[in-house]
Order: sequence, then structure tokens, then C-alpha cells
Amino acid sequence: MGRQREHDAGEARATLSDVAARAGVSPSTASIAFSGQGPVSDSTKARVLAAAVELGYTGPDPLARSLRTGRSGIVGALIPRRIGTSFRDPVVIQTLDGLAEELGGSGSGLLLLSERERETDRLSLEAAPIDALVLLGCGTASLPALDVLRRRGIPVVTIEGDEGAGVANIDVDNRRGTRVLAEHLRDLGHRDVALVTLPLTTEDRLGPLSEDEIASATATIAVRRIAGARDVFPGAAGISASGSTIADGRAAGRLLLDVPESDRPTAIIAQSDLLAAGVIFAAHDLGLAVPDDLSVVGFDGIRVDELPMRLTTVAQSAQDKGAAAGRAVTELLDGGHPESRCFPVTFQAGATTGPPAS
Amino acid sequence: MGRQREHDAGEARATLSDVAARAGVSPSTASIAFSGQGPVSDSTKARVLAAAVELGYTGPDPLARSLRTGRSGIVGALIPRRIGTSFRDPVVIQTLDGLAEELGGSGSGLLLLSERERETDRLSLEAAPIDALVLLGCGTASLPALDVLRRRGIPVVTIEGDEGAGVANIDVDNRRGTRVLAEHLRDLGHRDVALVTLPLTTEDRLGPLSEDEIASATATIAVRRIAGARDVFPGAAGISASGSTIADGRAAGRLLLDVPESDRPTAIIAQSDLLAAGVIFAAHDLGLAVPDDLSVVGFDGIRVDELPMRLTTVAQSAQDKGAAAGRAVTELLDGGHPESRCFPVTFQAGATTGPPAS
DNA sequence: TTCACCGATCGAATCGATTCGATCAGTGAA
DNA sequence: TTCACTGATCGAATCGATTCGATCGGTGAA
Repeated sequence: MGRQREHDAGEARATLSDVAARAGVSPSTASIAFSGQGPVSDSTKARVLAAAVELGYTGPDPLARSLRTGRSGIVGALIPRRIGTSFRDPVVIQTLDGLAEELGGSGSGLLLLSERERETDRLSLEAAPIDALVLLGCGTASLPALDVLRRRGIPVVTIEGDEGAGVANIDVDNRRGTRVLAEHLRDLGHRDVALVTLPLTTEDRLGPLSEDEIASATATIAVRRIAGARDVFPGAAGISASGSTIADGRAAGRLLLDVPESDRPTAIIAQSDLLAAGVIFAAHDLGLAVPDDLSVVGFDGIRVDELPMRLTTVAQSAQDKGAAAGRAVTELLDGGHPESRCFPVTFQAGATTGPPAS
Repeated sequence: MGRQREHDAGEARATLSDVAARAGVSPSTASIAFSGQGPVSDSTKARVLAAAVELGYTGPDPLARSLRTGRSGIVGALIPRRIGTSFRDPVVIQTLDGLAEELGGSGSGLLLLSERERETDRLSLEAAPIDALVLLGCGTASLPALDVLRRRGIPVVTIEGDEGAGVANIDVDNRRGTRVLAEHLRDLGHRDVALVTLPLTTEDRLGPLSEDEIASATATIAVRRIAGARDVFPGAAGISASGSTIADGRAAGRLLLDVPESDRPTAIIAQSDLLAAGVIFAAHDLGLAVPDDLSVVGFDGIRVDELPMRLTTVAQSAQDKGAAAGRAVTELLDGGHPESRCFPVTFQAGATTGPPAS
């Protein structure tokens, strides 16, 4: 009936000591036979392994090993929103992919943690058995748990986080990238430029950009891209989207474009390629031609198959970003002091921008 | 030199015993004060908490707690290929999202493990500190590690895995779903039907379906959907795609369609909506009209924004699937015996199927 | 007044490994 | 023959908590 732990009735799971006893050696020797951390004769090792097989011992318990060594082999990845939302963003995926590949190479696993709903029951940042933490685009300022981690001696690496939080930061030139795009639009003659931004907080809310919200935003990426746009178009306003999908962009675009013509911007700076694609669809929905009636730029440089034309955007390599974060983590775990670095972005001219309609 | 553990010179991190000593209570009482697993007077609790603050103690070490309790609070999710590949598939994402939400509610974290390259250095399935494992569409037959897990008493739940492996299986009616689509095509008059399948193994290879490969496939989903198609069109042949993206579908579609007209199928059963979308693009590339020159069906029922028309497909709820797996895990961890279950799929007529060109 | 009982607290055992220092037996050089 | 050295092995301490059973006052009922 209702037993679940023991496999076969009675018989407790064998431990390393049991195996050692059966092989006629001490636990320490048996440990070495398994881990290879020391010299053992081949015959002893064989004997230990044989004893293990006989007892159905499947190797050292990771939990016990972790306690002794102080390492769990797990790196946490904190994402700003829930999985289903974050993972709809190809840039996040690519970043995680780069990160996981790099970490996998050094034998670490990736534990997914969500910034959202940290307050609930779920495995909290403080109580997670992680050796290090990577923050993906989460503002560090708003993270009280960070202090706890630091005190616990757990290294932290941020990706596009707040510089100066005393942690290694892998950055992308979000501000300059957006500035380049804004300059491109200005040079084409645009003056009425609106923004469609990524969500500013962990709440996914569609609505007009408010200065208060910008000031208290936790999403560093969005804030920097706004700053880059305003370097060229001071005080530029717009819409904060409810996510980074085409659908989110479409909804935001509709809000900006479904207005009297005199109120309509001649160009829109969307903070991601998917948002830009959505804006373009919104324009088409309203019978506006891109780029004749409206210019649109994005950010990221991903392939957007669904668009009939190439997007004007700036490209980054999210994969490299993730890999760099992974290397920084590895270095920190080895006692090194990795430096922050900032990846450049490259302008990609596409077919979604042109001079404003006269 | 080269030390890396101590953070600030000297001062070792405080332990629960230190805190207890400082508060003038025994370690056991201090433990209870933190965990709430027992009666403590308010005054004692306050004293312990105060002592903790004074010593900079940030709560029990998760590693030690895990060893004692035998629980790490982590559930592993084994995905069949590397993150960047798996996560490009919206169904995987939705499933993981449902899983993570459900697990989060019960306080567990999600550790990503990749079936691919298990042989390397990376955190191995056997050595990962997990309380349970969820297999996402991985065949269990080919997983020797499963035996180890069973022996270690770690519960396993499969999603679309092999029934009868003695583990709870959360399934989707892949075979019947595909059969329904195939019948739909047959009823429309199609006789020349080709398949575009998901990858059959962990290798991403584009090429003609081979019976050998089907027989030795590790990807259960692909195999069942093939079976469903062959229930109606026995021996149906086709192409095994290199992934589940639109680009993969396009490449596979080209292989099937860029041939003399007499060799061309009149309908294609793609094993995912994204593959179907790719096939449709391939058809357009070659000047073929859908559904006039070619009928195409998919699987999954996700929204494919990039398609100008609605896809004929069967819909599943990946979110529910993941959540069900999460509940099964929770139940297993509580000593229960969750039952396998199979989610139905629903036929969705779209605009991508019609009678064959006469 | 006595007794059973309950809440609070304590001590000690335990979870299952790793690792440091010591021991012991060979081996090659002096 | 002796000595220093090396490779293999062992014992014991340790990692940092949780938990079981026992103890100790204090309360309410008989």
C-alpha cells in the first residue's frame, strides 16, 4: 500500500559507508574511488564499484555532497516575468541558450527563477540552493534579496542590469543603439516620433508612458532605450506595451495610430523587433503604408519571418551576451574577478523607414 | 592565496548554532523559530530573529536543510534538445509555463536539463539534486538514467512519453489527432499525402523519413503522429524536419514540393503548426497556391500570426498539459499515486485544406 | 492538593557524504 | 642496511541544519 520512499519493502537505500563496508575499505577510500579525488589502486576501485553494483548503490547523494563541498552545481537565472511571458521573447531565449551552453560546459545546471510573484510560496531566491545567480534584465535596485545573496557569498552577474551595483554586468549598448536609430529618423526628416516601449515593471500593462512610471521602472532595458531615443527627441512620448510580442506591438500601435491624422506620429521607435512588427501590422490594419505613411524601427536584429520587408533596426547578439554571462559566472566561481563588458549593436538599414509624408 | 570562499577577510559566516548561542537558546529552538515547525514563544522567536540580524545571519543554509530533510525543492525538466532549439517551439514553452506555474505554487523550482549531450561534463541527471523529474516528450526507453532515478526513489512524470514505463504519463492524443486530420484529407479526396515530421531523435537532421529511423526513434510524439497518419494512409512517406520552426518547415516543404508535378503530393501533414506554416511558405516560394494546388494541415492549434489564413489543424492545450504534469509531481511527492491521463485534441477547420486539383 | 496535560525548550542523534592528517608498506637511492 | 619518499588506505572531524524523545514548569480539572 501507501509507501513511496522505499523501493522494495524494508531495505533502506545503501550509503557510501555500506558500500565501503561491503568492499572492505573505509568510507574515505570508497569516496575517492567514486570521485577520483585522490589515489586509489585499480583493484580497490574495482572492488568498490562491484560492491556498489551489488548493493544497488547509484553514486553519492548529491545533497550530501553539496553540503560538504559547499557547491550545488546549480546556477539560478532570474527572469523578470513568468516563464510563458519571458520565453515568448526570442532575445531572452537566445540569451538563456548562450548561458546554458556555457554553463553546461562547466558542469552547472540552470535553475529558472521568476522575479514575478517572488512573494508567494515558491522557491525563494534566498532559499534556492544556487552557487551563483544571473539576472536577466532585472533592475538590481529593487531586489532586496540581492543583499542576502551577497551576504551568503553567492556571486551575482547581471545582464543589462544596473551598472555600479558592485556586480559584474554584461551589457548591451541599448542607449546608443536607440540613439542611432533616432538619429536615422531625424536625418530622414522626422520630428513627430513616438515610442512603443517594453514593459517598465513586472506588471504587463498597456498604456501611455508616464514619467512616474519611468522613474520607478525596474526594467533597465526599457529605461535605457527610452533615454537613447530622448537623446535625439527630448521628451518623446509613447505607449508602454504589455509585453514583447507582435500582438503586444499591434495593440500599442493601434493606440498610437488610430487617432486623427494631425495627432499621428510620422515615425515610431519600437523597443523590440517584435513590437515593431506589431506596429507595422497595426498600421496596415488602419490602411497606412510603411514606410510611406509611417516609419518604424525596432531593436534586436532577430529574423521576423512574418514581415514582408526587412526591418530597420539595430542588431545585437543575445547568444554571445548569454555566453559572456556564463563565462563571468564560471570565473567568479573560480575566484576570479570578471570585468563588466558592453556589447555593441550594429545598425541595419531595412525597408521600414523613409522620409515623412510631406 | 587563491582562496575564493571567504568573502570578507576572516569572519566566517554565522550558522544557526551561532545565532542560537547568541540568543541564549538551543539550536533546536532556533531552528523552530525560523521554520515554524513547532511551538515557540513569541519572545523567544523575537530574540532569535534579533540575534540573527546582529550576526548577519540570512536564514538556514538550503544545502544543509536539504540534506536533513531529503528534499531540495527542485524539480528537473528534461527537454529533448538544447534550450535554444527546444524553446523555439511555442508548445514546449507553454508546457513549461504551465509546469512552472503549478510547481511554483507548491514551492518548487524548475531545473532545466537537456537530453542532448548528457554524456559530457554537465550536471548529469544522476547527480542533479532534484526531488522529481519531468520528461518533456523524451522517450523513456532510451534513458538508462531512468533506472538510476527509480532506484534513488526519485519520482518521474512523463509528458507524451512511453506508456507502460511504470511512471505517470501526461499524454495528448497525438495519434488520434493526426488520424482525424488524415481522415479529413482523405474525405476531401486526397490520396497522395506526404508527411513532414518533427525530428525523430535528438539529432536535428533534415532528410527523407526512413523506417529504420522511425523504429529507433526517441521522440515519441513524432512516432505517434506518424502512426496516426498511417492509420489512414498506410505507409505514407515524407521528410523528417530538422526542428519545429517555420524555417525548418520551409526547408522540408521545399524538398517535398520542388519536384516534377507528377511526384508532388496533393496534401501534406505537418506535425506542428510552425512546420505547416513553413510548408505553406515553401509552396508559395514555388508558386503553388494553398489550398488550391496543395492542402496543408498542422498540429497544436497555436496562433501563427505570419500566415495570411487560418490553418487546418488540431488544437491541444500545452499549458494544461504542463500544469497536469506539475500536479502529478506534487502528488507523487506527497506520496500519492497520480494516474496517467490523456488530453484530447480538437479539430479546427481552417482555410489551408480543400479538394485536390483535379 | 494532586494529577494529568500541554506548551516551550533542550540534548543528542542524524542526514551522507568529503577531506585532512596520520599510518603503513613498498621502492629506489645512498 | 638505512633513509627518505611516495602511493594507498584509514579514522575522525566536519559541513549546517532538522527532529525525536525527554525534561520542566505552569494550568485546569478532579
